[in-house]
Amino acid sequence: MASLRKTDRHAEDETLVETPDLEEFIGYNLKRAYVIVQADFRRALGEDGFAPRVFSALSLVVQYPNVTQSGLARMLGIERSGLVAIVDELEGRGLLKRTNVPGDRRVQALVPTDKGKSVYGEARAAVRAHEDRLLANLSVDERATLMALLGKIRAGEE
Amino acid sequence: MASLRKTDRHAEDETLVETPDLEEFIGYNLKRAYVIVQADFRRALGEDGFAPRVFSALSLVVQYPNVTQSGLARMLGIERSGLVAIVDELEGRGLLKRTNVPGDRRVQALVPTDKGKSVYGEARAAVRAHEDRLLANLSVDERATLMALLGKIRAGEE
DNA sequence: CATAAACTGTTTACTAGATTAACAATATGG
DNA sequence: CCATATTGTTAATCTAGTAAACAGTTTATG
Repeated sequence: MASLRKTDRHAEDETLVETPDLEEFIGYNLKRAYVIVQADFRRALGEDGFAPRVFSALSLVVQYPNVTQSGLARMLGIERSGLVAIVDELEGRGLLKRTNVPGDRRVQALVPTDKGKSVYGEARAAVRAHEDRLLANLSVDERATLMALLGKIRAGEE
Repeated sequence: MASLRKTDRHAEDETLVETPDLEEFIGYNLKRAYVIVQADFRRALGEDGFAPRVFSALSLVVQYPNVTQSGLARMLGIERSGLVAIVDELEGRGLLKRTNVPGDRRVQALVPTDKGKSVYGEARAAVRAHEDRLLANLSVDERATLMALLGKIRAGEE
């Protein structure tokens, strides 16, 4: 941790507090953990790899072909205006196509290309490798428990 | 969840995937959970309440009086340039003071004012109430387990 | 049928959070 | 003393995200 390599001339006070308030809060711990995971994700996927949200979008398009942008935004929990740039990037890379739907001329269904499917497969493997490496000190059970508890938080949303 | 109240004319595909890849990833679940908790934090603390990061900074200043800005930035895991605005806000609200340190004219130690200490006490109570309400469907044990698992992720950082 | 309401994708403007690089002032270690 | 490092700060930049408006289209209702 970064705070150990310092001169610590002001360490007098820092020993007075046994365990700081902040550590009691789920929100704080959640954020700190998320920052670490997200930074490692980007490191692992490299300079011109996917940003987390772009990876997520591609994942859903591959698994739900013909999803609309509105539907995808809903699944991702973001505004559809924010999704436009993500879909632009994926389409620009040739990983999906906007196609028009016979019955409804408003929507454009998102369809993964063959390249999109294979690139997604590789990216998914890279993400799995990143998480396996980063979370090596968690057992399989612990990972499952963590997932379940995070799911409980997510389930509380209306 | 938001996707249920829709017309669902495109639901054909959505039933094909048992459990989407994304749900397997810690990073994705972490992010979704964090967004929920953070949004509720802001809702709970109100329009002119603290942003999460400002609350965190105040918490540490109250518990580690005379901490320097560099030290505080290190504890929060952010750059010291990014801390300036946070300290400006807290000082502007009269919750802390920048004071100069006898031995070192570069640093300015951060000292909470009396108002800062009492306001922090109230804010902490509000944050605790927000988490207790939001996480009501987690038992005390589950909260402790979640905290421990998040701690394990944080511990893996170098 | 006509018309009001709602939905889709999009652009634009804006905000928050954060990083990097530079800087002057100051301190520390050969 | 001189090189190196640290502190707080500003300025420029980047990313992620929201909100509001819009034209085109569809659906619902009187």
